[in-house]
Amino acid sequence: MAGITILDVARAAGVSTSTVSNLLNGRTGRMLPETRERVESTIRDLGYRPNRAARQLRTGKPQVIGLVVPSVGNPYWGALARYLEAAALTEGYHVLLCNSERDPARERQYVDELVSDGIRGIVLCSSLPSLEHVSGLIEDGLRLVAFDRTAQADDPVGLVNVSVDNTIGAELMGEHLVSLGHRRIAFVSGAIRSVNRTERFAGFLRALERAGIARPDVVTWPGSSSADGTFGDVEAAELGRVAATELLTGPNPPSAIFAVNDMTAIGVCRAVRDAGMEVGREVSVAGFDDIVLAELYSPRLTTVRQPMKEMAAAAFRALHAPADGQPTSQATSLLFRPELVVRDSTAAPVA
Amino acid sequence: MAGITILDVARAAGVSTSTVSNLLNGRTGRMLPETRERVESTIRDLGYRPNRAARQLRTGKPQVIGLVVPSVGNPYWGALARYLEAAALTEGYHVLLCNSERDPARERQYVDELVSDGIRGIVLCSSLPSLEHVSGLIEDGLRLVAFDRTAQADDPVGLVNVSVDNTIGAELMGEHLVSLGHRRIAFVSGAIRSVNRTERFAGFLRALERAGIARPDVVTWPGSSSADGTFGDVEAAELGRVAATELLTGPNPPSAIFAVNDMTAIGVCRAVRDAGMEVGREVSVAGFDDIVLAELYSPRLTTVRQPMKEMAAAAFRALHAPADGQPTSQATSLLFRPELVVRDSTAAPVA
DNA sequence: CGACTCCGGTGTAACGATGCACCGACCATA
DNA sequence: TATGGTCGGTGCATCGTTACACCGGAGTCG
Repeated sequence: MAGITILDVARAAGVSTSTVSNLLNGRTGRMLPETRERVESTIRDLGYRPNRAARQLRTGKPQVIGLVVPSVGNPYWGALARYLEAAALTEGYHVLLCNSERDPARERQYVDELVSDGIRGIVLCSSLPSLEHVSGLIEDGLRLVAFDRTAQADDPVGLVNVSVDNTIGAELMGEHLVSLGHRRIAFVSGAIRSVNRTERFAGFLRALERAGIARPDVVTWPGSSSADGTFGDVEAAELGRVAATELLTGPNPPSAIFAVNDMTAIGVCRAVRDAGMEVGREVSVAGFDDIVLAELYSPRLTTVRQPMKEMAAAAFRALHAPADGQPTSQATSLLFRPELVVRDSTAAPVA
Repeated sequence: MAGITILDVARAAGVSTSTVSNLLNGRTGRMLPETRERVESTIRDLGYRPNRAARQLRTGKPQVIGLVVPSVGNPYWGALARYLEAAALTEGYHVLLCNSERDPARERQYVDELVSDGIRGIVLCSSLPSLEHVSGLIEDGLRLVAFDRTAQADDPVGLVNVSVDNTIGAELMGEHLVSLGHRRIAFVSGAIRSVNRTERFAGFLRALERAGIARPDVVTWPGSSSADGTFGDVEAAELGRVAATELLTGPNPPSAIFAVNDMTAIGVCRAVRDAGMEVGREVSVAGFDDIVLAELYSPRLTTVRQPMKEMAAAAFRALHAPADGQPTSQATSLLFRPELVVRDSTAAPVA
């Protein structure tokens, strides 16, 4: 149960607490190698671990980063949380988990709370298009990474965005569908308002235009917003189901449907089956994200993979990087390369 | 960005820091109502928030609980994390997230680390059958909740277990399958070693015995253990797939398969389809847990629901409950009532 | 009237780690 | 021999909060 302090170590090693502190903080040049080794072995023998609270009180910088996600119940965010925690662990950092439930007020409150708890690094997965409300905090020294979002014109200076290249990812999927022989392809999404949806749609259009294909059917959905206590995943799936039903029963149905994310794609698959057709034969369905479910679903979902592990690691590095660069650097985007993952839900059109 | 301390409040309200501290800690009887109101409004006006680090340094008790799960990437644990965080929030507590990746050493190390960081409450989702290694910590005052696990004979005193009643849940499912008319039913699980698997199997057997049905086929699988970097979910699904394939291609195949959890059930569904049969017609498949996927899967999975939200809230209460009861109370189990959720993956046998 | 007991506070020593400001010893240089 | 510059440390004030110890005044009791 610990209780063993830096003073105990200092006494046992026959040095002052300052020397132990110096060693702990990398100022090893200030002592004889022999002293250093003696202190190090004392630390090991005693099983000493510095008290984080005391350290934070003194330095103002806790060894903790904040993660604000809509809901870790969603496997996409769950995966981020998992990898981010793993990355943080390598540097001795811990992750404080916050679920905003897609409530902007709650999201803001969490950020404020984390900041006033002294936390200096936050990964924010915001549902808000603008992040202006945090610019003050960033100016005051907060390191803020916006995840799953690319840079915008009005971004606060100092913000770092980490995201997959949505445009290219969607373009890859567009090309894939075209190359399979599909000519009539629909895009299903909630309201195309958020940054990444816009980009995915744009990339998709680009691929089709290059192939000389007419502007596709586009079905979007207002998306009954926000925190009603459900996962929001179910909502996304329901959106896909409703939209696809409409498309398939309408005139001139598409032979392929590209959903804005995997959850929506799963809803689309349901609708296809409900309409008496088989996914991957009569109708091709594609998603985006490559969440765990994509591989487990039946049929296995063709999708665009986000390199989550690398993205999470990069997000942590951006928070943790020493602040020795110019404090007000350019707002940056870290874009990651998406990867097309072809599975069983897409195939050449039958007719 | 805070920077405003209890001293600022004290000065502005014309009292001593002690009085402010007394107010903050509920010792309101020690002051005039008028004083109290003055201090309270000063706190509001200044937007004062107590510094957690300083408070922890003084009291030794941080406003943080630890959550150790195999991986939040798994939707089951993700849901727990989500609800636990919500419960903690209501009391101003934060949740520190730790992924053990099913590595016992890592699990132990996390617990030690959290404890030596001063954390006094941990929800542990252990893959270990015995929790003896934490009994020392519990004696030293750690409040430890074991989630998804029921009490064992050699449990440390003071441990609180929170779990669904696995036996009854499995019994409900057994009854359901029997009542549909199934007579030959298989149980698919990884090695029946962990507590909850044992219970689920026992409950299932009980239902069959009561119905006068012979001991069912049982397929278990050694389960290639531990942390190979994958989610472990995929592994569970793969287990289901392999096991079901073996069952269905063998002699005298079952008409229904009960999987130990939803992930495994999903693998079973895949195998059924691969064998050219339809889930919910030729073969019924049932799971356990009712993770998000269960509802989204196709066909929608019949399963046993765990009341996650209530269980998470109870886990938090067990951690947070004042220690005024006898410090060494009986080891307790909080068992929750499971609920049978009948969806599309089970039906009466065809023949 | 003296001794007690409340009441409504206040003063202040911790909690454990940090890092600036020192300091003595030794060496080199002029 | 004075001067200055490392080297290898140490002393101690400090971070913000808590809670124990105390205190003056008013009321009560015998």
